[in-house]
Amino acid sequence: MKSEDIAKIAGVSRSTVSRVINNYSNVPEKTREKVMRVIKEYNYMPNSYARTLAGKKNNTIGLFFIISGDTNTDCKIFQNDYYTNYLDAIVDQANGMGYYVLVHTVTKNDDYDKVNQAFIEKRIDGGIIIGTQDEAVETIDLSRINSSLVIFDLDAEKRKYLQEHSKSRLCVINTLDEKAIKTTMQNLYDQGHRQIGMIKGTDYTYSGRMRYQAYLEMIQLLGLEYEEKYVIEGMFSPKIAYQKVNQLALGRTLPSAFLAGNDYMAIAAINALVDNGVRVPDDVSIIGFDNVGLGRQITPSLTTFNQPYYEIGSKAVEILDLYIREGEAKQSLFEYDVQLIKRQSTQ
Amino acid sequence: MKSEDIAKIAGVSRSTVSRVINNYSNVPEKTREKVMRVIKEYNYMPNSYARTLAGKKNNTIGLFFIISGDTNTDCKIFQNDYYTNYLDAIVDQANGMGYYVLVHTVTKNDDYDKVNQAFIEKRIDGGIIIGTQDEAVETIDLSRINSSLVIFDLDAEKRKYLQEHSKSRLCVINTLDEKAIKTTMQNLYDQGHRQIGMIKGTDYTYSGRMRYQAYLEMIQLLGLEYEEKYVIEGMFSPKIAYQKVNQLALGRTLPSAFLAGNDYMAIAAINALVDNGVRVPDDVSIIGFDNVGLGRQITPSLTTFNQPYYEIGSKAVEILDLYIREGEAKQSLFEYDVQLIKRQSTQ
DNA sequence: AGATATAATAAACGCGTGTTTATTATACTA
DNA sequence: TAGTATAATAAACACGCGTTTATTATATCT
Repeated sequence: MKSEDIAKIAGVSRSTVSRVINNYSNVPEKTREKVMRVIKEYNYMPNSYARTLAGKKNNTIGLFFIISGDTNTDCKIFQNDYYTNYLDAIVDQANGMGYYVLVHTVTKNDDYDKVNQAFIEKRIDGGIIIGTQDEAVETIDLSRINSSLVIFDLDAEKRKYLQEHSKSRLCVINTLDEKAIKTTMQNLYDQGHRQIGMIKGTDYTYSGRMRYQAYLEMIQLLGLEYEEKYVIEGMFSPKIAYQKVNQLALGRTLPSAFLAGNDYMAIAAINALVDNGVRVPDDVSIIGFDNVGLGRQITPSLTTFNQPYYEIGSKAVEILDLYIREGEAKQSLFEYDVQLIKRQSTQ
Repeated sequence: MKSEDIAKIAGVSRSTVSRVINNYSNVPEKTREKVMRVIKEYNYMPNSYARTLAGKKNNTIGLFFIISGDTNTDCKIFQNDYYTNYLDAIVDQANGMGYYVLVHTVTKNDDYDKVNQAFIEKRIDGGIIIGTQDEAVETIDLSRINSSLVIFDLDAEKRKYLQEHSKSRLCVINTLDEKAIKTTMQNLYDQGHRQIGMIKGTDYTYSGRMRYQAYLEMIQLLGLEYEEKYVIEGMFSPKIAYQKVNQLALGRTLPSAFLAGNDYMAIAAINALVDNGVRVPDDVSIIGFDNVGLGRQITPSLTTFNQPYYEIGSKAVEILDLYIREGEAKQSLFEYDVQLIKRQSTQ
């Protein structure tokens, strides 16, 4: 069933049908009703492909999850609440606004080309990139893409670079982790903590860098001594975090508190400590990041920072929608506060 | 950049470019190389929309998650491991085979039309339906769709109906829950359990019905008495399950074991029991279904049935791929065993 | 070398729709 | 009522590609 059939049945020309569908003004109410009735009766839907080819948007956005090879060897990306929280929010909002959502995972270096491909071959109206890594910015060839893009977690330098070197409408959404970490470390200090360690994420994500940077700065600001052995390269990998914290715990020299780059590493750390007879939080306090569901369920439950997932996710879609419909970027940077959720892993 | 540009640069006609791209035989190696070089140099990709309009497949499959209104009031579908396990497997496999994945959630009754829409408007090559509810089969208008479809969890009657009334190539994948439940109840019986309760899922999903049916049959077969108060209508909702188990626990009359329609209800039941001072598994054993990640982390950890998620998920994509490429259905029903994972919530 | 078979390529059409331009029907003015 | 302005609709072209058919260049045979 195509528009020509509808036209024939309704006794009008194809272009009249098209004008009805696209809500043109110059078609009298009577004709419009007649055509609509036939469309309804035959359940006609315009072919999205012909439509797009003829210059219309295709109401499809791409959702790209970038995953560091370190954190994930078994392709179980969506077992990570960080990603699924955003997935929930974005799919919900996008579907609600009439967008199709094309989900892609980027696990290998080769996969980056899939992002380009989706834009060029699939002509998606816009894209959202989650879990941004530095190499992504270099590998995804934005110069070829003329579209709309929302990128999570990108530092100022890269953001500027992209905005200058890309034809796309570009928006970055960041969380203000730095502020949160600094406040929290001040609190820890006030409570008497003098040896605060950090279980780091990777250096090639803005989140990883920023969270560590904030930690470093605060160590200095508080006049604490930087202890290399208390800075653990967890690489966002719970497995690695467990091993290294376990190793440290065997040596019996531990800080009185650990900040972690994300919750899964924090949970691994708790496990490693408990397995070594260290009490949490009595001996060591642990603070995670991201507020994954598991942190609420374990014992002791995990103190962590919550991101406003739904707010950010739906905002991303709204921005994209604006870019797509209006064609112009109003604001290119949004920042959201994260919120400390106090639970049992800290006193 | 379109194929005409490539043709001009390479000094050939557009149809020659097309033949190179689509691997036609009647083009000499020299010409092919020349054209390929230009394509590579300019990073040309054919417009998928024009391609599809001209009759080609579009390498896109739809992934539809149907969620009962009862289980999920806050649209956090992807916090449920059952869904994300399949999501992981399917996205991984599909991307690996060169398919785009269109993710849709069906939470309201209205949403069913999105499934039709994706097939008709978006011309997706095939679809996978997860979390099938009875009404889905009636609401999704398969008679209008001529495509390829893999449906999870559908009873024989509905399967036959669909296969007879649909032009689509259709495949159903089921798990053999019945067998697993019966074996397990036999084991419980052998261990001395005489009062076995069930926390039911909804009646309008095959999984829900089948699991309950198996329970009923086994109660009879073992010569046990059917106790209505031990059959709890949990509706796949942890919240409801908690409330009802809590209520029952207050009355101090409990079975010695509970089967649950899924893990989240089982976990809720454990919480309700523990909150009432009932010991798990000493006083009451609990067995869940689906092997979600959380069940491994809680105390006591949850005995449950694991589904071969990755195997099933990738199988679904492979079947779809076969349907799409070959156009013919070889086998229309696949069944997979589920496996009991014994943990602490049973003795 | 001329005729014919065949390999290589180009031109033409169709896919279903949006949109621009051309045509026809209606209303209005003088 | 003839003439013009305007509202309503139809015809034509474009979108970028696959494919079928027509054309040209090359090779083979007698």
